[in-house]
Amino acid sequence: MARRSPSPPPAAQPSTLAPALAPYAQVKQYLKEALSHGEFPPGALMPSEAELVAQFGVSRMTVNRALRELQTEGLVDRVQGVGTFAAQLHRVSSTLTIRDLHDEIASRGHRHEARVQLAKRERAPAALAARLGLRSGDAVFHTLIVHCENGVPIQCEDRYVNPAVAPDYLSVDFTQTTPTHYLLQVAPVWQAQYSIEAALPSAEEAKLLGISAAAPCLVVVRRTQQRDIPITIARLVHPGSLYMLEGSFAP
Amino acid sequence: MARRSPSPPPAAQPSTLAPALAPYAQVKQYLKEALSHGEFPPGALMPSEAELVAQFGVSRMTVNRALRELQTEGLVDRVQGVGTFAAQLHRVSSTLTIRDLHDEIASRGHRHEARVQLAKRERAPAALAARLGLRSGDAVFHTLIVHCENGVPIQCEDRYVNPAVAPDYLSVDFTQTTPTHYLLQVAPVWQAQYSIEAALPSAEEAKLLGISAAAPCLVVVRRTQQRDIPITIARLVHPGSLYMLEGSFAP
DNA sequence: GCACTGTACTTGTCTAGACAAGTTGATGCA
DNA sequence: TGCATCAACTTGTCTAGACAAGTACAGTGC
Repeated sequence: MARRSPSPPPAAQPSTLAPALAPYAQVKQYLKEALSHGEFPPGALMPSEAELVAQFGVSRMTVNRALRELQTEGLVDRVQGVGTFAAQLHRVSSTLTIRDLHDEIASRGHRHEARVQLAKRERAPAALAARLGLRSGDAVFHTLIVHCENGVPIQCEDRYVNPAVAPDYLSVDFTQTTPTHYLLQVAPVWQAQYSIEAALPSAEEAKLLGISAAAPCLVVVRRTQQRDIPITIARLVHPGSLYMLEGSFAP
Repeated sequence: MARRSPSPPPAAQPSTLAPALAPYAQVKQYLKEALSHGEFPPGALMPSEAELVAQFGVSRMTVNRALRELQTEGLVDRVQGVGTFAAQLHRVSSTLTIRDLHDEIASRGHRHEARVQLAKRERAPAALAARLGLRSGDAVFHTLIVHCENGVPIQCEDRYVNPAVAPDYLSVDFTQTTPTHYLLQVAPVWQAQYSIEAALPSAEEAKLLGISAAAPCLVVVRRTQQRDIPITIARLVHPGSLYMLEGSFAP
């Protein structure tokens, strides 16, 4: 098959200054740059492994690794028996990282303070029990903690915990550790679901956060599971004027 | 070095029912399950490549691929000269996918309708010009579109576009294509930044969305670039009661 | 005690070849 | 024309060995 040769074979010129990128990384970089220059529009057929082997003078495994990694990064689509194609998407969807609040505050060099408003054992109403994999009326742990950054309330954390997973949850000093950190120690999280929406705070939340009941808030509801066992459900309410999620995306 | 042997060597038993997972995938699955069972607590030293080679009777490249993929998935940390360790994190941060609105509505099987409120050429004030890499007073394209799902306003999209990147932007029929889709065609996006916050809508936005000016909204501001050239800045306002971002995470 | 060695281990990467499996298009046959 | 077959291509994966580079530790000499 006569394919195009998109550019002259890149002369391997390992500069003494640069630390000499590994061959597979060179192939990867070359293709990434070609893609970002629009050399391969979305859907276009890209060079085959054999062609890249000839171009770069490396073995097929090396080229294969470069292409495989580009595929997991979502930059190309590969079809066995057909070829490698420039990906369509990799921009329609991008990703956002949700970090632990304590780390986030610490990374800004600010002071984190937790005010424990409530920490007790309760009986789960039916709706909650179902979401935690329990029966109605079973015991659950309930904490309500206000997190402050440099003394300013920034998050109201209303959390229910499955006692089966973390029986000592209530004896933890949450002014020293965040519930998230503690739970991660006792139960490795292997699944998480969350939703993010804008809503008004409840009267209690408004009071705890020291904001007006009409102030819009960013509400994150996160549910985590350890294999199939629900661990915890948390409702995190942030004053909209003080908190925003940020993210970036680059291939 | 005498390391532990965490469990008896897994007997390779390719069931005739299952499509016989590839060897590298078997190693990967075995380690994943061991991790999820807490066999290797965070920070624990995991079996070396040589040990896994002996356990599974495969070549080192095969084991290496399994471990390398687990590393890119964030499940293990590898240190040259030292070993492979169960990762600490893989739960503190997780990712959220932001999808194109049209696709999202279509995937729900609903009808998407776009109402173009404004589409014209303007002069960029200084602040906007700076963010689009232009000079103050340069021309920018400005569109204001209300997106409806089954006739209900769900997003108010206020967008500025760099004319250098998409000179024909204003001649596009946005009742047929979304600006996002069009821009992706003319300019592959290679970087994006966004922020998500809760805020009140402006008076105009409230009117366009048919909501009260006191209703909390989820506001996404997204800026995209093509290599170093800014392409567009969009402010997407969603009624908090009608729109939420959702995501899940599993290793 | 202290600094320097060497050795044994680890991961990081590459090679040259092999076979499997999927797709595509041309060829030949009914 | 319609269909089966085959060759040529693609990616998917594995092997057995090799060398490099980083780390840890025991031993040596001062």
